[in-house]
Amino acid sequence: MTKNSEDLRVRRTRALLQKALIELTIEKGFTDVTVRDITERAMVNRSTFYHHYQDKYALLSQYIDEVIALIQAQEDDPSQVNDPDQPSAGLVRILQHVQANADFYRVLLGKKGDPAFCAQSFRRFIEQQFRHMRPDQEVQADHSKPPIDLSVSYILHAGIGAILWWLENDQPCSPEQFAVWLNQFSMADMSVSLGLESPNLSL
Amino acid sequence: MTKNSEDLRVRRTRALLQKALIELTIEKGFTDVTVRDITERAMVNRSTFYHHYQDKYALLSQYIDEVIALIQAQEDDPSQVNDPDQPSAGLVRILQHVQANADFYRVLLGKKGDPAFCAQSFRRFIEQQFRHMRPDQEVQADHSKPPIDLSVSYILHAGIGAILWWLENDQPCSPEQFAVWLNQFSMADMSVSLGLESPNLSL
Amino acid sequence: MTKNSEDLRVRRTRALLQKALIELTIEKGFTDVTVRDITERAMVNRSTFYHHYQDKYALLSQYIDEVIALIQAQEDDPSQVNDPDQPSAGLVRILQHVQANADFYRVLLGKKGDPAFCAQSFRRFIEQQFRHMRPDQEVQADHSKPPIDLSVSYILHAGIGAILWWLENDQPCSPEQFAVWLNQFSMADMSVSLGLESPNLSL
Amino acid sequence: MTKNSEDLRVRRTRALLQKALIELTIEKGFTDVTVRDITERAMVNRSTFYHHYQDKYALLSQYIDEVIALIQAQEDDPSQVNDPDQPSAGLVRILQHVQANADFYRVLLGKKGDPAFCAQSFRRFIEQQFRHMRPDQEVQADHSKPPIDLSVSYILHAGIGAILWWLENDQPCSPEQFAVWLNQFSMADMSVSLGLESPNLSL
DNA sequence: ACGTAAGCGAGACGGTACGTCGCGTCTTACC
DNA sequence: GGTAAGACGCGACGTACCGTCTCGCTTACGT
Repeated sequence: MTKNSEDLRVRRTRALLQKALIELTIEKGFTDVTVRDITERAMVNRSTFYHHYQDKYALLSQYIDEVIALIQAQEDDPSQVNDPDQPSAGLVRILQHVQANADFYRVLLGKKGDPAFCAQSFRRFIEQQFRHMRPDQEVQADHSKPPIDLSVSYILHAGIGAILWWLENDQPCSPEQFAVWLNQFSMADMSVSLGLESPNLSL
Repeated sequence: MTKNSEDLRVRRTRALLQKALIELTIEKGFTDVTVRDITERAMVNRSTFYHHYQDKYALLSQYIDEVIALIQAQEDDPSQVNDPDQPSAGLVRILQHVQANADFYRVLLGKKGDPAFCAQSFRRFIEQQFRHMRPDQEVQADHSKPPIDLSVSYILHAGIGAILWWLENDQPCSPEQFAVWLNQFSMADMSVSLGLESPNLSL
Repeated sequence: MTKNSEDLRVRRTRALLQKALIELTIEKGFTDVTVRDITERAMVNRSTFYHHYQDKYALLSQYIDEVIALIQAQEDDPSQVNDPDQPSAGLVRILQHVQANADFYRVLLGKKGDPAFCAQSFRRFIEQQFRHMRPDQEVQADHSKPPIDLSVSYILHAGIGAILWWLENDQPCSPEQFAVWLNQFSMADMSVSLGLESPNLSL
Repeated sequence: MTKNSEDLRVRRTRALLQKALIELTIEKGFTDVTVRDITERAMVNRSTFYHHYQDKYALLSQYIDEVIALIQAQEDDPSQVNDPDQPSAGLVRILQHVQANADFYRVLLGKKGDPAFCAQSFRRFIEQQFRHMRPDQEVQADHSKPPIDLSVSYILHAGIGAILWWLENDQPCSPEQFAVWLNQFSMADMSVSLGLESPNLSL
C-alpha cells in the first residue's frame, strides 16, 4: 500500500500548479491570471491542468480548503475561556496565517481579487471563527433589534475590511494586537445586536 | 439654445447602452455580460459602443457617477442635527435608491459582481456618507486604540455586508428602519475606535 | 463667366487631396494608403473627401486622366515620319513624364501598387501609343502566326515590365535612349507577329 | 512509420482551406476574398485558419509553392536540346498547369488579382524557366545594347501579358502551340538584346 | 457689397473584417 | 495511467476602415 494519497507525479503536478497560481496572483492579481500563465509558470502542459482542475477557481478553492484544514488541525486549546476581552485563539491563528502570506491575501482580497472568493471561500473561513462568540440564536421576536443574520453579515464583511486595511498598510501591528481590536469592534456590534446598550457618543 | 448638453443621438445611444447594461446585469450578473450582449440589447452597433466607452467597466462607472451626482443633487437639509441616534438623511437616500434598484445592486454586490466596483465606485459612494459622522481626526497618539483608518475600512465593508444582507433577504425592513440599525452599529464601532467604552458583554 | 471650372474651394480641396495621395503613395504604397490618411495629410475632413470621390481609386483615376489629357495636349508633330528605327514622340513624352514622377510610378507599378491600375488606366495610356505602330489588322487567316491581340498584350505588358526595370534601377539611361530600345524590342515582336522572319539565334 | 509527413487533421484542414481559397478566388477575385469567407467555405473555425497561416496571402503563397514544387518534380528530360525554335519542356508544363487551372489563374492575374503575387510568386515561377534560354551574362560593356536585366523584365512581363491574353480568350490554342509562339517572341527579343540583328520591318 | 447657396468641418453611426487571446475538448504518442 | 504536444471549435476582444448621415458654420459667388 504505497498510496501515500496519490501518484507521486500527480502530487508533483498539483504542487507546481498551486505554487504557480500563488506567485502569479501576487504578481498580477487573480483576475488577470490565465490558465496558460499558470501552466507555463509551472512548466506543465495546459491539457494536464484540465485533468486536475476545472478552472483556476477550482485550483484556488482547493488551495483555500487545504489552508483551512491545516489551521483547524492545530486543535483548539480546550481550556480556553471565552473571555469577551480576549480574541479567540482561532482568530489569532488565522491572522498569523494571513500575515505569513500577506502578499497573496492582499491581492486576493483587493480589487484584482476574486469576488466569489471574497464572498464565499474566505467567508466560510472566517464565519466559523466568529460563530462561537455569537450567543445561541434565541428566537428573535423583538423586531426593534437588528436580526441576528444582519449582524453576522455586518461583522463578517467588516472583518474582511479590517484585514484589508491591515494588509494594505503592511501589517502595522501584530496579529495579536490586531485580533484584540477586531474583537473589540465585533463585541460592540454584538451588544448592539442584542440591544444591550445604546452607545452614548456624547461629544 | 438647442444644446441641451450633447448631441441628441449621443444621449439616446448612451441611454440605451446604460439601460441594456442594467437589464443584463440583473439577468446574468455583471461578470457574464459582454459588450456584444449590451450592444445587441441596446440595438446599437458594437463599434459605436467603443466610440463612447472603453469597456463595460467604463459604462458601469459612468452610470454610478451619475447616480452619485443625482443623489447629491438632493441637497442636504442644513438644519439637520447630527443626532447620534438618527441616521443621516444622505444614508437614507442611498438606501432608498438601492431599494429602488434592488435587483441591480443585489447582483452587482454579489458573487457575480465586479470586485473592483465593490472596492471602488461603491466605496467612494458610501465613504463620503460615513465621513461626516466621523469625528475630526485628532492626531492619534494613542497606540492602544485602533487607528481611525482601520475603523473606516471596518465600517465601510460592514455597511456593504449589511446592505447585501438587506438585498438578499428582499429588504425585509424599510430603508429608514435599516438606516437606524446601520447607524447603531457604526456608532458602536466609533465608540470603540475612540476608546470611549469597553462593551461589557456580560452573559 | 468667371467659372474657371469650379468653385475655388472645390479646386483647392481637390488639389490638396491629389497632392496628399501622391505623397502617401510614394511613402507607403497605394495599397496601404487609406482615405483617412489622405484627408489627414490634406487637412481636409474625411466626409469632404466623399463629396468629391467615391474612393481612393476614383481619386487616382482622375489624376491619371488629367495626366493623359495633359500629355495629349502637347499635340503630335504632324511631320513625324513613322520611322521604324525611331520611337514615336508620344512614347518619349510618356517616358519623360514617368521620369519626372519616377517616385510615384515606381510604387504604383510595383508590388504595392494597384493591380487594377496596372491593368487598366496605364494600359489605356500606353495602348494608344503603341497602336499607331501596329499595321492594320488585315484579317488573320493564317493560324500559324500568333494572333494580333496576343502580340498587343505581349508588347503591352512587356512595356510595363521594361518601365518597371527602368524605374527600379533609377532610370540609368535617358528617356530617349530607353525609347529606342523599347522600340527595337517591340519592332522585333511585331516582325514575329507578322511572320516576317524567324530569328536565327545561332550561337 | 505512421507519420506520413504531418498530423492527418492538419493535412485535412489545410487542404480544405486551399480548396476554399481557390473556389472563392474564382468566384469573386482574390482581392474580395476574406479570411472569414475561406473558413466558412472550408467549414473550419476562423481561429484555426490563423493556426496555420498568417493571412490569405500566406495561404496563396504556400499553394503556389506547392505547385512549383510539383511541376519541378517532373524532372527535365536531360536529352532535351536547346533548340531555339522549340520551347522548353518546362514552359509547356507550366502552360499545361495554367490551362488545367485556367479559371483560377485568369482571376489571379487579372484586375481583381493580387499585385504582389503577379510581381512575386508567379514571377519567380516563370523566371527560372526563362533563365536557361538566356545566354550567359557575358559582361556587357557595350552600352548601345539594352542591358540584359531590361530584357529579362521585358520578357517576363510580356510572358504574363501573353498568358493573360491566352486565359481571357479561353485558351484558343493548345499549350504547345502557345509555347511555340511565346518562344518565337522571346527569341526575337533575345536577338535584339544581343544586338544580333535589327529587324527590317519593311512594309 | 452683400445675401445666400455651396462647400466644408465635426463627428455620430452602422457595418464588416481584422488578428489576438483565452477557454475547454479532444487525439495521439510517449513513458 | 500520467503527461506532453498541439489541433480544433468557440466566442469575445479592441481596432481599423469604410461609406452614410446630420448639423451648423463660413466662405466664395452671383446679382
